[in-house]
Amino acid sequence: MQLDPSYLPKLQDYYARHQAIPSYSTIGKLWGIAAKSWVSNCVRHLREEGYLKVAPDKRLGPGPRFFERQLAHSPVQAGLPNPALESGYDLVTIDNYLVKVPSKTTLIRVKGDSMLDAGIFEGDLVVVEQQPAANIGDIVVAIVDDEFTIKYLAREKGQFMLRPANKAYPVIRPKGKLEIFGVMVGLVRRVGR
Amino acid sequence: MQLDPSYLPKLQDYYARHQAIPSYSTIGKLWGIAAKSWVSNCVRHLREEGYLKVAPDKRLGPGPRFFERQLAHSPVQAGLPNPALESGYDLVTIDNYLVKVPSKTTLIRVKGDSMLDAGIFEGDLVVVEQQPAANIGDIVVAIVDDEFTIKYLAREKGQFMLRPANKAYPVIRPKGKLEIFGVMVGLVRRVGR
DNA sequence: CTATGCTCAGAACGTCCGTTCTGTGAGGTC
DNA sequence: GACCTCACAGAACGGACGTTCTGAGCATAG
Repeated sequence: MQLDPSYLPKLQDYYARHQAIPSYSTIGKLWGIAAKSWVSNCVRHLREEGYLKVAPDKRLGPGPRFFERQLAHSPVQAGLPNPALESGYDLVTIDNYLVKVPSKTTLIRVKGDSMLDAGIFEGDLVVVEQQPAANIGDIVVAIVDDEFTIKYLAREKGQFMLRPANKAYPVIRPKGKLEIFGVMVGLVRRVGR
Repeated sequence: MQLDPSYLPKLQDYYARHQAIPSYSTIGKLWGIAAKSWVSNCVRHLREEGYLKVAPDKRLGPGPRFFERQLAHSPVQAGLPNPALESGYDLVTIDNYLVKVPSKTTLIRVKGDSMLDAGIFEGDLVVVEQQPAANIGDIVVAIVDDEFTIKYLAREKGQFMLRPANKAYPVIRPKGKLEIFGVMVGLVRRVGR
C-alpha cells in the first residue's frame, strides 16, 4: 500500500494547532475520506512507520518520527528556508526537548560567572531535575548557605566537593553533608531585549 | 473548590511521556480517583485555569499554561512541595521565554566551537529570528558557502565581517555582499542523555 | 443535634469510538 | 472479458467515552 503523501502533513498541522491527535472520524474529514475503515488502515501504516503511536489507553499520539523535518544541509532553498534542525527527532517544542519529568523540573537563574568555562553565563536559566544524588562530573545545583550554587560535583579523598568552572573561584568543600538540590539537564539563554 | 496540587504535575508527567492527555477513566487511575464524575469536575477547573483545553472534537489537550515551569529564586521555598503559588515563584514557559515570533523563529544546531567564548558549544541549539539585517555586535547566522555560520557581526572600514568568539578561528570577510539569515535571540542546550 | 458543603463513589445513559465485514467502482493484466 | 488488486464507502457492533444524577462519608458551622 502507498499512503497519500498529504496525509501526514495534514495531521501534523492539526497537531500543531491542538496538541492532540483527533479521532478516526475527524481524521477522515481532515483527509477527505468518509470511511473509518480506511482511516484505520492508513493510521496502522503510519504507526508501523513510526509517525504515530498509541498511549497506554489506546489513545493515538505522535510517534518518534512525527516531528521530523526536512533537514536543510544547505540553506539555499528558494527564499523560504525550512527549520534547519538536522534530524529534528525529539523536538516537539523546546520545552519537550529539555523537560523529561515536569513535576521534578525547575528553572534557576544563574548568578555570577563561576561556571563560565562550562558555557554557563550570568542570567542564563538552568534546567534542573530535582534529585538528592548525582554522579561525579555532573553539574549539580547544591544548597549552600541557603543559596543555590551551580557547580561540578567532584570527589576528593572520599569527600564530595563542588568545583567551579572558572579559575577565579575556589573549590567549595562542604562542612557537613552536601545538600544536592538536583542535577542540571539543560540550559536556556535569552540574548538581547 | 480547591484542587489537589498533585493532580496537575501527574498529568504533566503523563503528557511528557506520551504527548497525549488520556481519557477520564485513565486520569482517574492516575490521580487515584474512582469516580469519573469527580475527574470531570477537576478537569473543568483545570480548563478554567488555562491548564487544559478542548480540541474541536472535544478531545482534551494541554492549555496555554500547561507548560509553565517554576522559576525558583531561592532554595527556601523550593525544597518543599509548596502548593502556594505565591512566595517568590515565577512561572515561565520556556517556549514563550525564547520565541517571540514563531513564524520567523528557527532552531539551528551548532557545529564546531568557533563561538566557544560566547558560551555557544557544539551541539547547542541556537534560537534564530529570521531577518535580513542586524546590528553591529549582534550574534548573527549568516550563509557562507551554502552553510550556516554563527558569528558576531562586526564592521571594519565600512565593510561588514564575521568575527568568531574563539581565537583559533579566523575572521571571515565576505567577498560579495554578506547574506544574513537571522539574529540569535536565544540558546538551548541539553546536557546528558 | 441538625444543616450545609465538600470530596468522592457508583450507576445509568446516550453518544461516539475503533474494529470488522461486505460492497463498489476504477484501473490494470493477460 | 474474466480476474485481480487497490482505494475507498457504508453498515453493524460491542465497548469505551463523557455527562449527569444520586448518595455516602466526613468536616465544619450554628
